[in-house]
Amino acid sequence: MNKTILIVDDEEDILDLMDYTLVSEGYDTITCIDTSNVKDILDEENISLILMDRNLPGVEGSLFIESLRNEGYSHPVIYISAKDLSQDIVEGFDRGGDDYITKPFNINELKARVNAMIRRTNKIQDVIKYKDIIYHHANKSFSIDGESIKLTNLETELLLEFIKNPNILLSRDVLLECVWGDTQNRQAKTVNVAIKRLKENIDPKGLKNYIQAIRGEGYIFC
Amino acid sequence: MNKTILIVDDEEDILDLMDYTLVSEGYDTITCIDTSNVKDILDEENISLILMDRNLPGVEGSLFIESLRNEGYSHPVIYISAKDLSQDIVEGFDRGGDDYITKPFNINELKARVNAMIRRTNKIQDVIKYKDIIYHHANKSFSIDGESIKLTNLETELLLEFIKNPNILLSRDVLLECVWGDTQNRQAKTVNVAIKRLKENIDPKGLKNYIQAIRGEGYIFC
DNA sequence: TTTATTCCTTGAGATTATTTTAAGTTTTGG
DNA sequence: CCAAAACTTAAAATAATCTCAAGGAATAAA
Repeated sequence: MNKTILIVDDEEDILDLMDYTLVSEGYDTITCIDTSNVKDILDEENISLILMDRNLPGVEGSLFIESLRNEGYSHPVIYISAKDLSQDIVEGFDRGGDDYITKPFNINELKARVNAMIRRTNKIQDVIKYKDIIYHHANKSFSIDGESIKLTNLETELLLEFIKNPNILLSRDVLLECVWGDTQNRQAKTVNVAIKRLKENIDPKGLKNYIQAIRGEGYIFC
Repeated sequence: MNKTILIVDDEEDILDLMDYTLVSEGYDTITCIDTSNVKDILDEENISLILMDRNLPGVEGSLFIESLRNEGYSHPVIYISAKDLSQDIVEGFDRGGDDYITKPFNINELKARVNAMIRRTNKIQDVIKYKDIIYHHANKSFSIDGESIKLTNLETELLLEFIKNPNILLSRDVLLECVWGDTQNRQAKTVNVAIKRLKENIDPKGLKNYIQAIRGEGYIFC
């Protein structure tokens, strides 16, 4: 999914230029010509970065950022401003900004700074994906088709083993070894029951057939 | 505990200026005149930020950063460089930098950019918000739905840890480490009881389910 | 410093969730 | 159609978490 950048600037041609540039860099954008809707947007959309002009009608940009910070909004902010004195820049940072680009700006530097900020603050979530199943490392959870599903520990380990080895036949013994860590004190039938429960959880309606039994051999995930 | 900044520059007077400035801002500093010891320092010290000159004897600064990134070092980097062409700046970011200050620099802007980077990468904020829970750094207090709630020190630290890491699974060990600062002399059960009390305080009626136990793993805040 | 109060840790038992076992049922391939 | 394998179900066993209460530690008040 694309990262979304909120751009706030009242100069239409500059707004368009930034919009065009960032869209062609692969970002989604939302543009505003003043700050009136910004909070609503931050509440409703998943914004990864704010580009903020300072000379706006009504509220001054950096003061608006300061008010956001005081309300707990912690989104990264890059100012895009014609105010280029050192004291202006310092003021912008003091009020809660993360970077400061002075107008007129070089378009490539804008791209570079935006990319760097996104890279730093939106560290790509650690995920493992197979088809429509995604495993989120952060909370050790799976989601299927965007819906997060609740699995027990054992089920999670089991599905993880399958998702790491798609299209590969896994015998009951191998699964006991990898998932249970113990081939001795458990019988192979234990796997059957665990797989049944896993199937129910990842595919309640039995439509997708993720896991197939191979008679006499084991199971295969595809 | 103070944040430590690693400064790499071969021009001694500039190095001294930066060192002096940052120390008087309350940071600890380590200075290098070339890159030869940098990796060792990053391995051994807890470095919060790297200030990196580009024109160094031997390796070019941004190429060195690139090599760090390729080895998995993810420390924040601000270049301090006389190379001030747009293409130089873009190059610096592309090679893994997070900010770029051109020489000669205004000392206050240096301070501001360093502070902003430390603030961002350490999630230091005056106000932290997640859903209807707001934390005010000024008085170390939480309010929920506008109602301020009274928590003990431990409970505050605990909730802070959760609110800084929403939707992320935190194991009892991690929590003991971050909140109690001690995994050795305390048992995991301590966490259970502390969380019980925290739950009671932030959600007396048990309606909101902020903190969920993940069996065998830990707790998750959402 | 002493006393009072609040807070934190621990152990034990209750509760709840998960996993295994076991037994019956269905499916599969020859 | 038969035997072996897989599936289903439910009860028993196990394991993790929650709750409570006691005692100790830390803090504030006198």
